[in-house]
Order: sequence, then C-alpha cells, then structure tokens
Amino acid sequence: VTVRTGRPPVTSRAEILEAACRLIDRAGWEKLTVRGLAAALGVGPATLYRHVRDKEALLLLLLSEYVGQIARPELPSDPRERIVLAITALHDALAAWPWAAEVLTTDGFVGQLDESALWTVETVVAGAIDAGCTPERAVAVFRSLWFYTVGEILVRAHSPRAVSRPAPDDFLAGVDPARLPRLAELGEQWPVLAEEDTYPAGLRAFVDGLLGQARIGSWT
Amino acid sequence: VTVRTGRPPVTSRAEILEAACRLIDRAGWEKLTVRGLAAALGVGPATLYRHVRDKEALLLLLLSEYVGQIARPELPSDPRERIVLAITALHDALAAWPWAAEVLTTDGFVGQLDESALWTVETVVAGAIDAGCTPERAVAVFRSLWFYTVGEILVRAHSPRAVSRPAPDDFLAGVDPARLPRLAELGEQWPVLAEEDTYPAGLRAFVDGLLGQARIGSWT
DNA sequence: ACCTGAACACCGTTCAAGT
DNA sequence: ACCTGAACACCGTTCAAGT
Repeated sequence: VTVRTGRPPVTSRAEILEAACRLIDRAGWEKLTVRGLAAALGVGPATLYRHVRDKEALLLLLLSEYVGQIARPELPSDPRERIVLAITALHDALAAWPWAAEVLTTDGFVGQLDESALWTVETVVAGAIDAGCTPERAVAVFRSLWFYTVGEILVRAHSPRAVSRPAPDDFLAGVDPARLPRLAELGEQWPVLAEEDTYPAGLRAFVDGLLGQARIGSWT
Repeated sequence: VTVRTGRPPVTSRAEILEAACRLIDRAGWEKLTVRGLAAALGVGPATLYRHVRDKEALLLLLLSEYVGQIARPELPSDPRERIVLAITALHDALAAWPWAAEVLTTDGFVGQLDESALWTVETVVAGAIDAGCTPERAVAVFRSLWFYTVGEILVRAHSPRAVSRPAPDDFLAGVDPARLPRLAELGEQWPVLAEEDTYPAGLRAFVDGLLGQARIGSWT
C-alpha cells in the first residue's frame, strides 16, 4: 500500500530462503506459510511465485541447502564405522530440523539434492562395497538405513513433546493378560521405554545385520 | 436445504466411517475432507462434529478399525520367523493403505489402538523375549522395526508412481567422479535400483542384527 | 433439546490490473 | 515490462440461529 518505487524490494531467492529459515526457527515449521513469509518480507504473496515454482519447491530448496551444510566428520578406516558415522551425521542433522524429513520423503529426493549433500550417500555406498557388497546390494543397504532413519525422525517428530509425562496410567493398563500377556506385563512401563533413544543401538544392529548378510550371502 | 424432518439422517460413527472408507478407496485419501465427507452423507459439515472430536480423531478411528482387521497368520515356532511374519503382516496391510502410516506417526499410536490391533506388537515383543531379549530390549526391538516399516511405507507412498519411467537420464549423471566415485559409477542405475522392493530382505537383516546383538549382549 | 447453515479464520495459487 | 493486490477455490472448525 505504501511502497514507494516500482523497483523490487525482494532481491532474490537467497533473501526468501533466509527469511523462511528465520521464520521456521522462530515459530516452528508448521507456521511457515506463503502468505506469512511474504508478509515477513514486506511483499505481496504473489511476489514469491516470481522466484519459486511453489511451496514444495521452496521447502526442497531450503532443505538441500541445509543438508549441504552438514559438517563432514573425519571418517574411520573401518567400513562399518564409516557407514554408522555418515548415517548418524545425516540423522542428527535432520532430527534437529524435524520438518526436513517430511520434505525428504517426497519425490526421488536423491536426485534433487546437490553434490555437497550427497557425500553421506557416497560414504554409505562406498562403505558397503568395501565391506563386500555388490554395488546393487550397497544401494539396498543405503535405502534400508534411510528408511529406518526417516521413520525414526518422523515418529519422534510427531510424538507428544516430552515436557511433562502425559498420563501414563491408562496406557496398556486395560489389555487382557490372557490374549496379550507380554504387553500386559509391560503395562505402564511402555511409555517410559518408548521415550528412550534407541536409534544409535538400532542403527548398529541394522548395519551388522545388513553387512553380515552380505558376507554370508543370504540376500535374496 | 430440502431435508424434511428434524430426525438425524446420520445414525452414528459407523456410517461416517463407512462413508469415509468408501471416499478414500474411490478418490484417494488426499481427497477426504470434512466437507466432502459431510456432503457424501447428505448432511452439513457441522454434523460430523457431533460424532467425532476432529479430523485427526476420525482418521485414527478409521485406522484402528482397519489395523484390527489384519488377518492373523499362523505363527511358526521359531521366534525370529514369528517376528518377521508379524511385522510383514503389519507392513503389507499399511502399504496397501499408505495414508494409514501417515496417521500412525501421530501421537503415541500404540495407546490409541484397540486390543485387536495389538497382536502384532505382542507377537514381536514375545518373539524377542523368547529369543533371549530382556523385556526392555524387546520393546526397543519392536520400535526399531517399526521405524524401519514406517519409513519404508512413507518414502514409498511419496515416491512418484512408477507408471512410466520418469526420465532417469539426468539422475546421477552430473556428479563429479572424483568426489563421489561410487555414485558416479552407479549413475543411471540408481533409479532402477531404488525402485526395487528391498523391504523383506532388509527386515530379515534387521531382525538378525537386533537378535544377534541381544545374544552377544553388545546393546548399550 | 437437538441439529446445522452460515460464518470465521485461515490456506496455496492465479491473473488482471496497476505502475 | 515488471510487479502484485485482490480474487479464486479451497480448507477445518465454531456457534448462533433455526426446528
């Protein structure tokens, strides 16, 4: 309404991405709307569509920039440890930015990422090959670990924030001990156990299983 | 507008759930809206809120009914095979109804499911205990396999439908062979390999790893 | 007393009209 | 020629007004 000249107050994608990043960090990613982002930049919502195809493209742009900035840790010589380290780095980065995983499930995500974000994939695939996998099996190893990682992040992201214990009393208390004996035994212990971070241990177990299978050769 | 009497044309939740199911099967779960569902039932949107707290509750209701109807397969005596079978049954049911997994990531899903849907969890936990895990570790085993399953379903559900091969030419063709040698080697093979169903083999590897770890006792 | 049309407060996206 | 306000076609949810 009160904008003076006709020259663009929005410079480019860089400014848009920076503002989007700021909004997410401040108010959570659910609050990132095209209109809100435009308002934060002091422009009309239509303006953003001059620089980005649609909202999904914006999120993908935001994500690949973020993933590309993951600090690359020093890699040990043991292939198994290299795989664990690379996937853990990816996991920790995404877990810190839970909305990212939601975007990563879309499309063939690998093709959308730029080269700086692909070192994780390269490290895992190379590690699997060094551990005795064929290239085909190495891709399957990466994808399996990726499914596990995405699932953990999404389930965790959607879990109720563990600020206060959310009424664990009636959790598995009502189950029939005759039909579900183990769960009845666990009872109110479940919610406590379900909050524990078992990702690292599970990851190692998975890598062991995948590479062990490769050595034995029982992969179908 | 043209409804005659004041008596409810909507009987109960059962009718709502049935109509929702029909709408999803016909047009996909993205098309299930409160307004559309109400229209399909010939009532106003406000009416549904007499029977269901909100849309999420509706989806959860729909889901637990569906999961409860999973055919319970005959279980083999080997605990490892019991685990594989139970999780596979859960996976296949959810993969056939991909929107379900999206709902399952919300909240503490286990507490929301009714007893008939919990046999899968019971079977996995019991199998892990029979294989030598402590109850605490058995819960971790279930959760790990659950993450893997949810991740696979979500990534698959969001992948482009494999109706026609979607331009695999420029997929990993541009990567620098010096920095990402293994990926460059794979090149255009990646999209082909990424479409393969590696869930069953990965699941067995994961179970092997988790139970092997339990036996050896290296779980941290 | 019970039900619900119409309204509320939002979305992402488009396009004709403005500068 | 370039930018964008206002409109379009939707959402889930609420509540005052109707029967």
